Amino acid sequence: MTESPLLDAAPEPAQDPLSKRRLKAWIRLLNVTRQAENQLREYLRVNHDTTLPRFDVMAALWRRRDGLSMSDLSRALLVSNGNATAVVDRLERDGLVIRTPVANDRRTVRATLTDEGMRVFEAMAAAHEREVNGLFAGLDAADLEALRTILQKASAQG
Amino acid sequence: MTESPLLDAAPEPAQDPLSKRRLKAWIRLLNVTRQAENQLREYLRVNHDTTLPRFDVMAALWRRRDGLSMSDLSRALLVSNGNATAVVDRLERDGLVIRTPVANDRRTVRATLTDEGMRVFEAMAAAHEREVNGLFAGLDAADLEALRTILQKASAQG
DNA sequence: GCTTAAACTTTCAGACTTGAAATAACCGCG
DNA sequence: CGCGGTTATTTCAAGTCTGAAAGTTTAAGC
Repeated sequence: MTESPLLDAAPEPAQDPLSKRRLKAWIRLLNVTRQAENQLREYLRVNHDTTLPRFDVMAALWRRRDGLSMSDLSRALLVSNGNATAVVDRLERDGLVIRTPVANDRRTVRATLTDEGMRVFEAMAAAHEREVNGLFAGLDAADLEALRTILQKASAQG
Repeated sequence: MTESPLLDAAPEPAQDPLSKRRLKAWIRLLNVTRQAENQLREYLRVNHDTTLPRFDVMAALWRRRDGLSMSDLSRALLVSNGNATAVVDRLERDGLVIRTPVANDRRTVRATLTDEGMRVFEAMAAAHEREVNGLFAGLDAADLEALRTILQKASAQG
């Protein structure tokens, strides 16, 4: 395990006695997430010749078979509009995604998986789930429930 | 809160009954992390005219006043060597970091914060901690301790 | 000494990402 | 109808990031 990089980084007044511990928790959260992301990225690259952002977009579109607008897509993935445009551009060039105009609103386009995109994603999804399952094999049902609660409390602040 | 994009994405045999729940937990973890990263990025951009990767590098170097080799730096931040080179290049151009050769090993360079880099980082660090503290204000001491344990168990697999 | 493997850094192409600006289309209201 | 504000998407410059390749230096074995 690597060291936390940005700790003890403030000669602060320590108004909140939990402040330092929250900072430590954030750093740990970030490290665990990055480590898992790196493993999944490696897995997708070696076994499916694709990338994490492509997988994420395809997963979002798979989930909603009727498609998503570009804005809804970028909101779902927590990335910028420009980013969604770029990734979908490449997926569309590769025949995995298609943009179609939307009736009644000529501003909007709907991105959907093509049949091939569907096949390709479904071929990856089960293996991806196994990979994630392996990464977090150390967590039992109680851990998962506790984590769920904690993450919910954490994101409640926004 | 946005929807989980890649759920139910496998018509799998469900060998491990926890598999789906681990996948859900991973998606939630990713969403919380990205949301917090986006907020911190925004904060650093607006209030300190800098970026998350720059902050991360400076934090790592601040923590080790004697500096880090480029390899150690990239390992600490969980990024590639090429990435570390690029970010340090820009920080060095801006006078916040300096590379110095290492005695006895002419392959290695040591990256350290300059005096100005030190000042600039310390000016950001306290505010950054307050920002993180605010983001996770919903977590009390027990939550933080539970989270610590869970993340430790999760990263034990690696 | 010589040769081979390993470690360290940089370079490079291509992909990803942001934030701002530019277009275009919708909507409410006077 | 026309105006002004909002929403949707793309474009763009600059930065971030990866993985592979290249170059340099060190270490280890013979």
